[in-house]
Amino acid sequence: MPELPEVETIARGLDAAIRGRTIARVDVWWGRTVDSRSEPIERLVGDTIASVGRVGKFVIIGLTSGRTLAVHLRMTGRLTVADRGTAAAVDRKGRPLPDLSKGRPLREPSKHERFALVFRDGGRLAFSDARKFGRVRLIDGDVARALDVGIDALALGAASLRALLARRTTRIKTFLLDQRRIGGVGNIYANEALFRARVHPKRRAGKLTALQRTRLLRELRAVLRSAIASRGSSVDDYVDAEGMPGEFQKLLKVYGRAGLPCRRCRTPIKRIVLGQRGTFYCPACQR
DNA sequence: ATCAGCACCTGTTGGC
DNA sequence: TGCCAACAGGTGCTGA
Repeated sequence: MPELPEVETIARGLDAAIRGRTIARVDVWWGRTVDSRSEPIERLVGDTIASVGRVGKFVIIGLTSGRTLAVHLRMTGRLTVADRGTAAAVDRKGRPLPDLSKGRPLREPSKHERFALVFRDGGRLAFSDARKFGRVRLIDGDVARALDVGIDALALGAASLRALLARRTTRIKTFLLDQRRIGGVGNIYANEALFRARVHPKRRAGKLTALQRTRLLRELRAVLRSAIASRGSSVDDYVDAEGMPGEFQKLLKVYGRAGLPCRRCRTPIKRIVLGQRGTFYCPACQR
């Protein structure tokens, strides 16, 4: 599932690939991919990509008109660029997708493509999403307000974290996943940060000691930065804008390792469900 | 206001 | 081997 490091990797790749291109056509193959709160999506036609960035887990495509196309990949969404005459994108098994730049496709060009921007130069940005959970939303105005995402996990400071946690009774793991408080942290990195900080996922957010807060902040930033350096984690089927998987899944310490020995102390990693999400931790290391 | 629980989806997995 | 139910999960919405 794309979280902050994966979205950051995709955004950087897209910025290099599509900045300056002008939209000639928009293809919508699955209507609900366009968020119900979106401005009319056909307003994209004629607009030009100014830059691509990230807010929380949203890929933010800034346009020269001042509008913004926000894309949320949810679990299985992917954004890939195909240039005229090249087939940059590959499918889940690594096979190249057909080159669709020569002529108009009559139907969705690959099985899971839901949405695409077709550029005047013949290239296209395709949004594919097997489970149809991902959304695109054209925003005219204040992006931060529209998306309701809290402070970015990489911009979080000690004082902010302390204030956010104060008196909160929710579990720290659940808290980390609340995008309205902190933006960008998903299930994988919440598990990993808590393991590295040696904080038990069920601990009440407001009950962390000062030392635990310090460790959590340090380890959250460290794991996110390391994952960006590895171009993200390809646990399920994530690929970046060039269709390449990440490498960080090899460095995960608890996520997906239920029953396997803790890398610190050899105690079997435990899996529980918190807030209806798989939660992995070492019962010996994390307090 | 806050929070738990379900709906949204379909490819993959595990059990029989 | 083949079939099918259960499962995975981020967020929006609903109802408590």
